[in-house]
Amino acid sequence: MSMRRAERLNRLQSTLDAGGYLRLKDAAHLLGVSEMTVRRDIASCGGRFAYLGGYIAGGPESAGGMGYILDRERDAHIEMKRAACDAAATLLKPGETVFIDCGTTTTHLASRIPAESRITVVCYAMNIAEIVCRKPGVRVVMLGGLYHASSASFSSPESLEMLRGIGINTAFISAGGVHESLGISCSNFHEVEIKQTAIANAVTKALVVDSSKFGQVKPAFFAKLDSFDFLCCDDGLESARAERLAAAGVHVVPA
Amino acid sequence: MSMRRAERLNRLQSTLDAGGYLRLKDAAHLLGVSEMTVRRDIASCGGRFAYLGGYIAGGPESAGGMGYILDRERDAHIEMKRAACDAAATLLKPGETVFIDCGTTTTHLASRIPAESRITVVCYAMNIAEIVCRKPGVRVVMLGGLYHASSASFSSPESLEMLRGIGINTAFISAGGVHESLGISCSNFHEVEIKQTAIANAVTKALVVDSSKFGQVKPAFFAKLDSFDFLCCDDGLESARAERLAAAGVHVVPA
DNA sequence: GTTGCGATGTTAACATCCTAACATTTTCTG
DNA sequence: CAGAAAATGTTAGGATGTTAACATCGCAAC
Repeated sequence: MSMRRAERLNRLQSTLDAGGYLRLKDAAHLLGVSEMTVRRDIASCGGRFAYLGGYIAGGPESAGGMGYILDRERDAHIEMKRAACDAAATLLKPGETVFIDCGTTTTHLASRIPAESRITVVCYAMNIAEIVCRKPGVRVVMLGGLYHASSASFSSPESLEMLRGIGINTAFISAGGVHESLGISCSNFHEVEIKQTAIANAVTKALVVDSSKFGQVKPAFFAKLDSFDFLCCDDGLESARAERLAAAGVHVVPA
Repeated sequence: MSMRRAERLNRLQSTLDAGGYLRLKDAAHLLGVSEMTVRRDIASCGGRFAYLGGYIAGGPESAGGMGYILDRERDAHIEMKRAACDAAATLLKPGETVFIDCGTTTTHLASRIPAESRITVVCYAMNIAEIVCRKPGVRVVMLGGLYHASSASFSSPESLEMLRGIGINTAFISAGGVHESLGISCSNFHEVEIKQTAIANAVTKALVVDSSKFGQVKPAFFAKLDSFDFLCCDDGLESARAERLAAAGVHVVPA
């Protein structure tokens, strides 16, 4: 690839990274070349840019770099996740402070938060922050630290310290596996302390998972089922299981 | 607007918030309606979605919610900012740890970081994090806290504490105003402590500003010019000014 | 029921985009 | 400087997206 092409691609990238989209002809004008050359540039580095009908957008790996995982999972259980978050959204109340866990499920809950609800959101994942930071009437507290691409989340001792100082009305916790006797688990060990602290600091604790997670086990256990007040789930939950949950004091929120 | 339309828009939004784009026909299939209805849905809530040639993308207000400011500024000094960051990028070295300040200038520097450079980036702004978190070979440390939409950045006492524990090879600091006698200033008071701590913890201190910032003053002063080792700027700097800077011990990096 | 209205689907004309082939310019090399 | 190769520009035709007008459906009020 020639120097000029590489330079053009760099300029394109830094323009697009700043956010938004670019008309093909605007890009051509910006770079001082013809539209055809821009097309060829983009084609030459396949995947670095998303090319949609006359527009150029940033790479397809948006949402904090876990694009691949996200795409795979999207096709899988997206409708169930959305249903689970529909249930969870009924627990949102204006003016309250909520903790939103990381993962691909809770993004649906984040987008359900009304823009003008004066809700305070505490989070520690890029994909959640990207959604809630755009809402003008939502106050956001981000727990920072070292980035973990596997879940697009951050962790650090100082963040835990910060979280301990925050009063939470409702903690919305996600999980990779829910096992009735073994407990609730996730894939990443660094999430354990954060989830546990959020649960400890919250008045109301809500588990947000789709029904495919039941019976599953992931490497990092972080809580038992009876730690939660509510289970927000799609309607795929077996009735026998729902009854055992109710007996354990976990209220199943209808989707 | 009907209930069904509102519901469709919600489903669209939560699908798109998760990241990426949607083909119009995929969206139509997902929602179980015709393409034309999807078009009408999107048109009915103008601005909530970006509609580009056959694809649907999330709202135009990307980049941490400061879309408006960003767009205004983009037209203004984007080429100068890019040039300033070209200069700054020459100071990047593989394996090192860098601090990247918030603002619309430093995004260009962030996108210049090679994906496989094994660089560690310390940042505290959404628009910077969105860029660097996508690069697999870049380690990211995010300083969290309360979100400030004006600069898409976070601040908190705990983050300052975290920053104090991080050794920085090069701190890339941006500014809203650079005045030779009064000093260097920015628009947001919460940034002051972070910038000062980053400067204090860095071996090399680089000021990254375009030449339009010279002579300007913003409400929050945070440093003097001679605190910096390098000035990364576009080539619009008057030679008399450059000479005075050199005399003060600030090396002007050629763009 | 049926009448009316809004929502949705369908079609066709139109505009735009995309691709490939070829023409031109630039760059590199001997 | 000549020649070749790469890069870029131009054009044209097919593919795709867009819009407007009209047809149909579903629901609610009378």
